[in-house]
Amino acid sequence: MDRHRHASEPPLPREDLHVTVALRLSGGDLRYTASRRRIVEVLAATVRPLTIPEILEQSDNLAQSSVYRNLTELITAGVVHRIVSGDEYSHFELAEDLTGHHHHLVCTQCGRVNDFTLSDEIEIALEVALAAAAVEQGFLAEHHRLDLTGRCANCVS
Amino acid sequence: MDRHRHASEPPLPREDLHVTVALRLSGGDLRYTASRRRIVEVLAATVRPLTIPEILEQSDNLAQSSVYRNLTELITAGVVHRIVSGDEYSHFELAEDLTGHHHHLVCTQCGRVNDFTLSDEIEIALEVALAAAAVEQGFLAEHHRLDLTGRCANCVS
DNA sequence: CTCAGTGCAAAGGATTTGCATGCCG
DNA sequence: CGGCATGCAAATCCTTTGCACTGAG
Repeated sequence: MDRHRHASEPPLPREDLHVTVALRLSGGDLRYTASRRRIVEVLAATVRPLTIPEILEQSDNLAQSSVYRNLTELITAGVVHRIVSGDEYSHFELAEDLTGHHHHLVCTQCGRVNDFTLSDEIEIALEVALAAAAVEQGFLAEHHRLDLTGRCANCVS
Repeated sequence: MDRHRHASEPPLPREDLHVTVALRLSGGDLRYTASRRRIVEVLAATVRPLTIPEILEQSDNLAQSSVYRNLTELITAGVVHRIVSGDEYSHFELAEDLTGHHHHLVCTQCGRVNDFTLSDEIEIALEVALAAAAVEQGFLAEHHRLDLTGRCANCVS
């Protein structure tokens, strides 16, 4: 529960983003190749977590396996976060400390995932309560994830 | 966000459980067979969500495909809830209105899932905040899910 | 008799992996 | 040159499905 940035904090400026990513990758003997840069740019340019097919659409000439592999590396390096919400494709987004802390609206009908934020008061109260619950069970908390499931504006029609 | 039971509410007594399950199944022309009863009893007897292999271990002579199929029916009938947390097996538990509202500690190392609850004050503040966020995006909220990811007492060792 | 439920085996589908090649440092 | 990165195809593995059979009403 460190590295958390709150809703009111601004996201990292674009130019700094690539420097940060490069740094985190180099820490694990990984290169910031054109493919990886492309994936990071696609993720940085969207307002919602994307699936592999969506990422592939916007990354010409990238093999599916390379995208999977690169996302795995980026996740290990702490740059990308994976969201699994059901049977369909996983969704991927930049790590919260790069974009700001937020939560997800998961549509149970079309699978789409959108972001939303809560006020700092609620977030802080929540963190306190969660920390207490974790300690009580000897659990070493890393992240919390708070999602709302239901139907998105499109699917409610 | 109806049918929610708060942490302080007691779970449904065992005898009522089966009546409730039978009722919900019959609403969809489904029978409360011995296999389904067995699955419900296994889920009712544990304090944490179980995977298919775990359920199979405790349900002699049940075919894997039957357990998958029955869980699907039970989910449709609103009796069971499915938790997908990663690449491994999904975890299954009784629906919250049968057991009480709670959250999950998900171990990123061994995949195990444990339950925990928050105080009613936090829960209510959260529901209010979430409802506001949902309305703002035209999202029709059904459930919220609040998980803590990290490493469980066993894996911290 | 009818039709839901079951077991077994095969199919499905997102994700991973093996291997040969390409390319940055 | 050495080793990471890539593309292609094949393999994995959880989950679903087809099909024939059983059993409750």
